[in-house]
Amino acid sequence: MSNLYMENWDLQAVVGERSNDACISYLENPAFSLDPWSFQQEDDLTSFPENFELNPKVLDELELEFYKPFYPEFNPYSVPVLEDHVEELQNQKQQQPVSQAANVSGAKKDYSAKCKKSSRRNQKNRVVQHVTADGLLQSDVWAWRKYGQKPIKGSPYPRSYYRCSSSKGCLARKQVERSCSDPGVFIITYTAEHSHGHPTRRNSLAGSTRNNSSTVAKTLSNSNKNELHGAGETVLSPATVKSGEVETLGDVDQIQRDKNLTPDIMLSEELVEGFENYEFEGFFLDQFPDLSHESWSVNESATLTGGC
DNA sequence: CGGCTTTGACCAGCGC
DNA sequence: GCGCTGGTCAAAGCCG
Repeated sequence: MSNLYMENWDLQAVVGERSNDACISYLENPAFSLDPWSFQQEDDLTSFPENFELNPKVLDELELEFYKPFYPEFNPYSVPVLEDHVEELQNQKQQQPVSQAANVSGAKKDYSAKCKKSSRRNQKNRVVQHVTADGLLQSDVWAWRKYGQKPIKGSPYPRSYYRCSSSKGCLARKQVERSCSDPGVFIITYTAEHSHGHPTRRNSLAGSTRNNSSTVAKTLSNSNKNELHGAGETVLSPATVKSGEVETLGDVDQIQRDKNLTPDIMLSEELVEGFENYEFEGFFLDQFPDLSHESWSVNESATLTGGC
């Protein structure tokens, strides 16, 4: 278990490991009078554990861009955290907005991770990422084929299931669902690993020709709407989006290996050209009609607030 | 024709 | 054992 104090921020990240799961808990630290750029190490964080990572959503909420200059090894882009724990922490955070501000330095509350482990199948080796809608609009190098969609109890939004179509026999899966606490945030869960290297090119229909929409109606048709969603969907760090940079992330495993704060830009010309033709708004309004009141912009970042 | 999405059916884990 | 729920399968249809 490693503790990372962030002085002057209302939350403190405590990251630990247990098998392949990492747990995050928040500690209040409302020492707002302190230098916002100072934080202290409780443990030796100069040498991170193998899987020391933080949830991008957390990073985005805390505006932890300042991590980068201090911890070049720190990789915020892949997130082996327990989903239910994050939600639990969010609820706790919501329940104590006032006490947080009233709390003084030194009176930190420890919401230690319980690391509850679900025994449902395929729960191991899951990597959960929270991305904004902008992040979804970017592309990753993998081609994903949608194989199912299910309504999820307790959430007004369905969960979509994708498998890797870059290579036959690849066991990589991903699930995409909208956060009920923040409709602007999409939760992507990766399961299993790719059994092949990075594809040199995407499938012929993977976010290319079909989205070269000629009419609005066509854009809103079923066939068009999910091309981007299924094949061209991307995982992009909210922090990255927030900073306005365009960094397309590759597969999570690669990112984990890299442990690099500034992942290489892997946005190929092919993808760039492809996305130029997408009608982002049409796609999202079709896939998530209840977002019709929101406006989507590639260069705008979604604000991460609220809860269920 | 191949690859995609959609969607109802099916299967398995879990709690009661 | 039963019902609920999540994850997957597979048929149907669409598209280039």
